[in-house]
Amino acid sequence: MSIDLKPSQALGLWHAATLAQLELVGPDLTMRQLVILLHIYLMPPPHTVRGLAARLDVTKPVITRALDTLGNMGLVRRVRDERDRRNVIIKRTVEGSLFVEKIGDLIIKEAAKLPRDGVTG
Amino acid sequence: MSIDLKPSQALGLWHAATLAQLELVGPDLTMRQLVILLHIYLMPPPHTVRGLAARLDVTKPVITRALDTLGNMGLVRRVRDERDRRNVIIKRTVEGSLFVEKIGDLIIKEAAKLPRDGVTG
DNA sequence: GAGTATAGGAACGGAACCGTAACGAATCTC
DNA sequence: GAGATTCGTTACGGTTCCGTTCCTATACTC
Repeated sequence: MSIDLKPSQALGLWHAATLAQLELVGPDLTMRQLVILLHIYLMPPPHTVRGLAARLDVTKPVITRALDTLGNMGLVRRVRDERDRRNVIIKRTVEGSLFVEKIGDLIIKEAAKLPRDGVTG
Repeated sequence: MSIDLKPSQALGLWHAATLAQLELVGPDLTMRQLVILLHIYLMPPPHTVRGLAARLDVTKPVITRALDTLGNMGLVRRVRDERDRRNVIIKRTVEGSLFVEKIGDLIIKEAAKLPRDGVTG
């Protein structure tokens, strides 16, 4: 059917994975920035500032600033849309892919560590 | 044996749950604050500032400030330890319990929504 | 009981984020 | 092609967080 978690598992996973993630990325990545990063890497392109802002229900400057930060970290890349030069297309980078992959591994590892009580998948 | 997630599932869950959580709590809760909150509610008491700081590998002022914020939200409560009055014991609150429970529900809901491809639990 | 050690918090300067508003550049409209 | 619209960005004032340092209160040591 689907992944059926018990409350203790869900919260335990969340706690462990968030903690591990903090150690990985440091406190310098906001939850919003993280969501934006994941969105860019998990959802089908193309991604624009306006689209991200609408999808994540935040204002455009929030996206712009997040892209500044993520861009400085080398995790995303901005490219001007040549078909409509008002737009900016946000592209993925190799470094960003590796980073997101690392986060995934981290969650998987924490999930594997969970006590199996209550697994009813 | 344990909860075995595929990368796409792990990241998808993370993305969706973080997004849902942002909508629930607003941007006013740092990842650190969230980890501290979860730690208080998931780990066996008693919790002290020093203990939390050591466990989460941050400085004491970080904990103090987080407790200020969480306390103002009514999610935790400080009580002076009467046996060693230098210590502060961090106690849970009804409001905090409900809040953490809500986060758990949210993660469970997002997990249930995941495509089941790759479940090998 | 004087001196040391420990726990938690306050103060400080610096950095980042937030929301609102205003801006320049590019495109659309008629 | 003049005017309105859209896109992303910058600017601004305010708030919050951060790390370091210092401080007070309490407890331990001899």
